Amino acid sequence: MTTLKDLAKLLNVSISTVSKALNDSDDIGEKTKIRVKEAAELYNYTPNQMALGLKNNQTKTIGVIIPNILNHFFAKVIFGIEKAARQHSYDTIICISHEKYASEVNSLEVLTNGRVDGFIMSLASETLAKEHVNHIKTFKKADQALVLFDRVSEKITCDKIIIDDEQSLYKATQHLIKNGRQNIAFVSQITNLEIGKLPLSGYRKALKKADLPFDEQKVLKLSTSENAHQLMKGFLLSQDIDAIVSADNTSGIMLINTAKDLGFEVPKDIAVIGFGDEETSYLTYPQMSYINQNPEEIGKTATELLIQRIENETNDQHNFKTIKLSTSLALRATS
Amino acid sequence: MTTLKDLAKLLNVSISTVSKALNDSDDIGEKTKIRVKEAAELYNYTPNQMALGLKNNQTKTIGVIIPNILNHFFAKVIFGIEKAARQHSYDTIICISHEKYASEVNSLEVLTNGRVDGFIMSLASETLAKEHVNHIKTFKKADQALVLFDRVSEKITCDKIIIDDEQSLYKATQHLIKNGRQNIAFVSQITNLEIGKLPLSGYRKALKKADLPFDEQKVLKLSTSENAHQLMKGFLLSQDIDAIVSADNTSGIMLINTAKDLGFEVPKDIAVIGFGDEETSYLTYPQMSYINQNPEEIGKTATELLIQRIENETNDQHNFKTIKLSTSLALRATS
DNA sequence: CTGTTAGCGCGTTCAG
DNA sequence: CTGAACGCGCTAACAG
Repeated sequence: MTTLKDLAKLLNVSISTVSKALNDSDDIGEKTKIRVKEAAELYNYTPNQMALGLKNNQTKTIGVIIPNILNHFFAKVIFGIEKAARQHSYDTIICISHEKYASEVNSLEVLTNGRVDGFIMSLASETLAKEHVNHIKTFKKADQALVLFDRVSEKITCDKIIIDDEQSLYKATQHLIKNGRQNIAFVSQITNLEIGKLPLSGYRKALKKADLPFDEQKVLKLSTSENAHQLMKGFLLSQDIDAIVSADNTSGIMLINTAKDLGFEVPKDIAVIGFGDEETSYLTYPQMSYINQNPEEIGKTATELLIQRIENETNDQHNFKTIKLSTSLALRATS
Repeated sequence: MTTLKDLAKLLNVSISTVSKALNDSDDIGEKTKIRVKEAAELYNYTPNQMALGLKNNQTKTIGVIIPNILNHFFAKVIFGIEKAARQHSYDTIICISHEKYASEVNSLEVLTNGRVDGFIMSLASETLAKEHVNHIKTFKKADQALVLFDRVSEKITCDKIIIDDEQSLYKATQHLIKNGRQNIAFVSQITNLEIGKLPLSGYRKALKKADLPFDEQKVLKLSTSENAHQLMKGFLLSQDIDAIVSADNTSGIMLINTAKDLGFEVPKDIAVIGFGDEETSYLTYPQMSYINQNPEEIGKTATELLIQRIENETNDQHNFKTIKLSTSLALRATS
């Protein structure tokens, strides 16, 4: 690794001359600048980020910790974060907790204290389930900037971006009702109980609003993909269902496929609205209607909130915002 | 941010005493250690990673740059990398190039020189297409450890992990032939020409081996999901096809769905083998047979190669390895 | 126009 | 047992 010192020795000038030359300081003569820059080029000099960070006490970098990279939603949030960060000349570094508490703590330690100026994170399901949030609290006490999104905890005081999951399912269910569906089922593949509450509530509220009965039998909760197809088949056959809202990324797709295999026509016999984005909606035929959580906007909002917090240094506890973003319903061919 | 200095002032001892106490040096008395540790706990002291890295000239961190986070394959490679890295007490930091050359260069700069000890990367398709590899070369000249996987370039001299895509499709095609299929189609959604060559070659070789004719009409190349369903329908109806091998992550799924919608039975009328993993194979019904690229093993192999390179410092150019990993065929219900 | 010095936070000598 | 001094690579204030 080439350092300023190396170049200085090489050119028989002082370290600061090299530094200034590379930074185009007025102090340095044109010829010297050129000489230095050529040497830097030749020896592939790049400033050491560690030293820069240490010096400036800032890194212009945002750390992101997400629980699961296989989930399209998080992947797209990251896309939004990177885009917004770049616009403010921040870089982005990502760590993954794999839904594990220990991993989350580790990632936090890896990035804390020097490597990034602030964090955007979504909590691991294990963290949420066990309500282990001390690592975050400690971290907050150290005056680090933090924005939580989606998987948030009430126990943590900070800026938060949340998604209006209740309204999402309310709107989706309502849409199906307006189209004349009377027997709407709710399907969800949810590992964490807490996370699943709001969507179900939205579904129930929509039914209630339309004076339709809520039937426990029409709610299917799946824990794994393993035997999901079989459970779905049994579910579809045993019930009198003309529409389904699905509250996760995959079950909508699986439902459409199993329903069609059983001879149902989609959407004629059974309408389906799932979760996802344009890309995943192409995985079914006909193309699936979906609730779009607008992940890119979530990323963008979180990033801008964080950068504001970083640069204003106004860590007044009373000023923390919680922004609730709404979703949109993308109607395709299955509803 | 609490520093050693802060604690030292607070406790009226010297900085080095605090440092030693926290590191359990024999130099320090038991009572002092306790006093220091309590204060550190109280003030949420954590060592500054920047300063540590600067001091030790190592970070025990691996940088990963991948082109596309939406791709399950890359997501799983990361999983393999993190697991292997952790076993060697390395941390992992990820950057995403979004298939863009400029982004890749930037990510490289973000992580280079201080933030990580070495890199694992897969090139962006733009980088590959334009054959812009100077950024990597410069980077290599600075004696940085680097392992490329999957999307590699011949123009770069370093350790590489590649996947035997040719053999994958050879084996898949051969399997279909053994099961009595005579009219096997090849479908692929490929953006980059270079990347798509080997799978097609494997398919052709398997046909040749079995004395089956290669028919250009039975090869479908898709560029976008947009009108893919329609193209697939036309393709399936106009040809006399009894099996399909698909060389990307999504087209296998889409094919099964459109084929079934057209009234074909899968696998009776048309057998399908796609790319993917157990999880994505559940997205179709019946569950899709797939070629598993063993992404976790790729991650593991890359990581171990990199760590070896980092710790041995043996950067002799002649010693660079290229490891070709084979894939496995996971037979489910569609073939 | 160029060089010297100090300090960012840390751990490690080496003196005391 | 404790502390002062040094250096990692860098920039900025200050001399010359």
